[in-house]
Amino acid sequence: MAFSTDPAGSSGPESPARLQDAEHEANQLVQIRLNKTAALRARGVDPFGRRFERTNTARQIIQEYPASEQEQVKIAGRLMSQRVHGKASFADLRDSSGRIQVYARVDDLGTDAYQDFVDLDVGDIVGVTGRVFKSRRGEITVAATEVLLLTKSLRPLPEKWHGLRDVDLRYRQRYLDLLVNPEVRETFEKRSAIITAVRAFLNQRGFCEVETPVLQTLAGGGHARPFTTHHNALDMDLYLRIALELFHKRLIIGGFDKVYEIGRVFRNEGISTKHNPEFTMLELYQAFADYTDMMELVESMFSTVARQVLGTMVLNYQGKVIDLTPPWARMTMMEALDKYSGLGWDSLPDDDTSRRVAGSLGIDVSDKPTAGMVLDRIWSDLVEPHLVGPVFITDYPVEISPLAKRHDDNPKLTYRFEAFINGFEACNAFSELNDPLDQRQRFVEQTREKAKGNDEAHVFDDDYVLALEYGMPPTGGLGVGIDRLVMLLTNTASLRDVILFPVLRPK
RNA sequence: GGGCCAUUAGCUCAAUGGUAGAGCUUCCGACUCUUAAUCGGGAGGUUACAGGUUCGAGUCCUGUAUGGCCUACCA
Repeated sequence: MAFSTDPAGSSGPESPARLQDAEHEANQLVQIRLNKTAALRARGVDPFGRRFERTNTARQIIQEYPASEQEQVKIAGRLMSQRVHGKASFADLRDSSGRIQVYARVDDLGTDAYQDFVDLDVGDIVGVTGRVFKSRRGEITVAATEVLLLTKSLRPLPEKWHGLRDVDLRYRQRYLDLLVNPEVRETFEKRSAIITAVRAFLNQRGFCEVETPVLQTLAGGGHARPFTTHHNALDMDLYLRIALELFHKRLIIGGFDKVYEIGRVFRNEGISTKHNPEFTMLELYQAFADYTDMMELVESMFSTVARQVLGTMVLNYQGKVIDLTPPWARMTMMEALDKYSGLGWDSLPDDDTSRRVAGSLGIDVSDKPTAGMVLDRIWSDLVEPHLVGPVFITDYPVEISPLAKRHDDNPKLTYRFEAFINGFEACNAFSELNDPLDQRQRFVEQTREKAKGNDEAHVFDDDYVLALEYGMPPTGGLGVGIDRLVMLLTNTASLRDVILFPVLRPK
């Protein structure tokens, strides 16, 4: 094997002595590789090489066969396994496109280069020059004429056919998870494709992608506890955003017709298979539209993205078949409540009555002081589990929708909907409240809620009301949890399967 | 926050309260078409951590750490 020469000689920054510190010293497997690395340096070979110009990826070569037969190729990737047969060897090379077999013979490489090839370790990153052929067993293979070590790997990879199972290690060392569990890579490639498809869909509809502040003096636009941080120069506390909403509507006031943002939001709450403290939210706002336009947009966007990424609008999610083909079913919140719990709007007129009614249904509401919170509990216990196929639930009560426009026919309700898929909320949308007087009053009510013990009630945002006073056109707005959309489209049960580096306690 | 479970070699996993084992990896040797290559021979352990019970603890008890599942929270 021809190695690139090391211009720095053997006095590189990571001399064996330095790497032997700490727990390196204890591990025999690492020590052997450190010794090999030192031996390479002693021969003037750089174990951490330079750029390598590839002509093909593994997948290209295999897809183009038999046209690629006998073709000279240069490929690069990580050595994933080695089968040494005396004076001839096979190895598997993995690059981002897939896996391809490499064949090395002493006759082709010469004695020294062949020995260097045999001395490689699983995990090493190499560049291979060779000729494409099909082995006797029928596998498309590159017969190496030159092998260049590009990066020496000092640690053994996880076991080759069980992969990495320990979930703790999978999240803490996601790079290993990605290397040895191919389906994990596929999930994250799909995530990227989904987000690309969402952007393309919105751009095509004339939406303008915007960026709004992550650091905010008030964490508004949602019901959640924020993370707090501090700005030193201004000597003031700032909050990480919990939603995108209020800044987007300021943009609509400023004359934008259609805006969207796909951004990280932060909520200082529990961690579970459906919750991560930071997650990705899509929000969009469209002037001169209302929530019915948002319904059409959601149906169209979800089904289009599914068709583009998966090739079908019919999903199989955790054993359930879910058909995203528009139009989706529609039901008011009261219709759904009546259908699945037998309760009507009149059953929950005030805080005390609501708590009594819930108690009689056997639902624990000891920590639910208000009628709105009781309704939510009944809703998630009795109704949500039934909402499997995509369904728009409309007309939410005004108390729990402080930024949504009031219903013309019933001032207790709003022009709001959530889409439910497989029992959980896939999006939240409404005709935006653009009456600054009503908005001010809603904030006042939220402040009262807060006083009653709901520490996730909205904060009063005077500056936002000021903006509304200049006039916001009638507007439809929508929020979508991107991570949950990805879960749905990749058939994964845990949010941690769609977030590359989920929050973990330090070990 | 509560309950249950898990933690043993680099990785995947075994081990009635009685000498800590296997496969993969790794090392040495053989082998010029293998693909979980094969064959022979080695090395590799503070059984997560700290205590306790016991003649004797990977195993039983207590606590701690990390993770998983359920539950709660997240309207």
